[in-house]
Amino acid sequence: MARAATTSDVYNAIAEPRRRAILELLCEAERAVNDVADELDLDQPSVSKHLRVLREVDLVNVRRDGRRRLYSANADALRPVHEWVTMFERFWSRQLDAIQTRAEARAKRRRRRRNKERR
Amino acid sequence: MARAATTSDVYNAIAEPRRRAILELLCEAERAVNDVADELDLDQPSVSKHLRVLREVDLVNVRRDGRRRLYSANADALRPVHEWVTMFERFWSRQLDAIQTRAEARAKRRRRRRNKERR
DNA sequence: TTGACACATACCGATATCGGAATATATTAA
DNA sequence: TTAATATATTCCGATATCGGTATGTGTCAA
Repeated sequence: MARAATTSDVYNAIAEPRRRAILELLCEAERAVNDVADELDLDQPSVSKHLRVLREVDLVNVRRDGRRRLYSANADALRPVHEWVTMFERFWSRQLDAIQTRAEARAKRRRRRRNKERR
Repeated sequence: MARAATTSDVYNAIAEPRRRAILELLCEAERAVNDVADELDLDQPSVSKHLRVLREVDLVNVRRDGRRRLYSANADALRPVHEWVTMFERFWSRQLDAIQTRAEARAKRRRRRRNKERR
């Protein structure tokens, strides 16, 4: 056996940087193949092939519009990856941690709110 | 050019399911190579090779202990992946969403707290 | 109907993978 | 020193990738 197919898994599909770039683009708004190619400076066959991989793992949806095909991101398919990576959150080093920072921001907001209510 | 090296990226490194399994194991506690092999039912050379990939992308640390080598996970290296995937959180469908649920739990706690303060 | 446009697919070459088996290296124990 | 243990590395074959180029398919417009 060789390396797993890129289409075997969301993990394998997003291992390719251009496919990640395509996904970032497509979650803003749906786009035609050539628009993606132009915006990312790739050639059309390459984009078509990457989109095929993304479609096979359900990371994008397609819709026909005349002679064009409009692709959009299906962010839901990334949730398993998010969940897997999140398992490790509690093992991250705490200093200058984004979570920590966000938690502090929340606490600050809470304090402010309480002070306001007290006055 | 062919597919990117597995060692070129954390994304490529974690695309392989056995490497993810190894990481899950190593974040609990450091382990020797053969222990990993036993627990995951893999053979030793395979584990050594996977660990080499994980080490090259800084996902694990090694420590010598006599004739053994104790590997441990470096969860921090997963943070870029977490951040990238989290970008898509706001595009997830909202119904039965874990985030939603957690947000609601937070809101409930806040309400309870406020009520307590009011009494 | 023909031509232009948008996109998908097929083919090629170079490359890196992964599993498996064999072997090399390093450390401890006898 | 020698044997045993723990781990790393090397070699092999089969396979799938990715970029590039060429070509196929389908749709609209004149």
